[in-house]
Amino acid sequence: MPVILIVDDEEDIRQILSYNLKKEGFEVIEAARGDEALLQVNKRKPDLILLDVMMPGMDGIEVCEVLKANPENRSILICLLTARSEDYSQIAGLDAGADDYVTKPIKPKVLMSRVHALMRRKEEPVVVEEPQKGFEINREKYIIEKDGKEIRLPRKEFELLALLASKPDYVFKRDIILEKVWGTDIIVGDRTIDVHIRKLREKIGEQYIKTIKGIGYKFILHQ
Amino acid sequence: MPVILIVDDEEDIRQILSYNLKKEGFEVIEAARGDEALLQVNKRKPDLILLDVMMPGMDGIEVCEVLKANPENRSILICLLTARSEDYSQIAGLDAGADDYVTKPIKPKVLMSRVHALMRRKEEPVVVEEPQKGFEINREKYIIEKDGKEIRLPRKEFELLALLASKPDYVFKRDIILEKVWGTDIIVGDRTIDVHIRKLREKIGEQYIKTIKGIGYKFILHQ
DNA sequence: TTCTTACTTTAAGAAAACATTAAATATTAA
DNA sequence: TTAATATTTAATGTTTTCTTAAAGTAAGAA
Repeated sequence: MPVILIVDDEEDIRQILSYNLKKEGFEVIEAARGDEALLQVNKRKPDLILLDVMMPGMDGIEVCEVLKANPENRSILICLLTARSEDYSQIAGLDAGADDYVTKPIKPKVLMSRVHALMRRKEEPVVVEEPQKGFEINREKYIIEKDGKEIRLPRKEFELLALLASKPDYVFKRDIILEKVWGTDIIVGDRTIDVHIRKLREKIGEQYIKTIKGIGYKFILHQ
Repeated sequence: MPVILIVDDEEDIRQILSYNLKKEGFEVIEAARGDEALLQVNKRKPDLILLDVMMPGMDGIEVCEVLKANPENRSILICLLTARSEDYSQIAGLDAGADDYVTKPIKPKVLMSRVHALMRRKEEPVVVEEPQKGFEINREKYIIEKDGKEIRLPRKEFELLALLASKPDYVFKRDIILEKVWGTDIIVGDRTIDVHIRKLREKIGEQYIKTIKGIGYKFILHQ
């Protein structure tokens, strides 16, 4: 039974998360502050920590840094809980070694699906997709490697490429792309996809992304 | 045509939602209160319910619980319409079995995108087409494979061939073809079918599509 | 045979869908 | 904060796909 540590100064949040996680069969431990979290980790090493960024005293980023600095704890997955406004912290957090983050307000279903995804990652730490053809997509580092060369992609471009490349030859319809990359809350125009496709083709080469007119796009490795 | 039930005590909201949904081709039914919603569901089972949480009398959460408690209605998708995002009713709602929620004020575009995403979840029965003798119609890749060779077809031609080939030797009448490939909203002339048949015959060979004069066309594999 | 109906075929124009570029906004890093 | 990056939109261009029109053909009916 995987163990999850919840760190948040708000009692309410801890309760809601705890309730949902237990329902899914996880074992849950809690901490209300950063230093308390570190104590808990020493007592019982969790598989995953849900870590609030904004906390009085030691904040989530610091906790994250301390933990990841210790090789013993490096394998613990950390998922940050951040408010939408403090977007900056997301990056700092990922820099600090966090594995994922979820923005508040937290939707239990979203969080649960993330937690499961993370646990899956733990079981099967294969990060590299398509290494055979000189194409590597590294979700952790947000970096792709093509023929040994690193290509740094902005978030949206990365997400788009990662989606397409996740199923080579499969045609992703435009509405699916919008849903998966942009989400259902944010409405962007259709041309936005095209522009991102353009940027990608500029960076990785024209031959990898094929347009299926009237339907969408697909990623191809050969031919 | 998918059926959507709107449940909200405010007439205005119902009207706006109804207008937008109808424009997208959904069939809409309405209810002003929770108990009325349950009645409507018994009369005509909708595919999706847009359910306001805050209503006098029976509130949305209760309606949701009642519906999801009945196995008959469990497959109905429920999308809650809730006030503010910090409201914990969301969490209670998702607990009660709702599939999604949208926070008010509702932006029609956002709602429509959510509705489509939900409907997609419902539809996706993943139809795998039989790899016919030397003929494979691959909806995932949007290509036809004939004797191992890939043939790329434009959308309408693809849909037309897919339809005909879905039932070899069966004669599809012209009006059925129009309905299935072009839809009921778009009116096109009869010659349009002929032209598409012509294009197909050019691309896959003359022998596969046979004309039944006065009736329609059929797809044949042998002789 | 001639007429009529229904389909075939070709070509051309319209419409749809995508590509491309530049410019306007957001966002993030320093 | 400012500069640099990202992201989105808007405008315009290009290509592909779709539809229609028109002329042709075949087959059964009159």
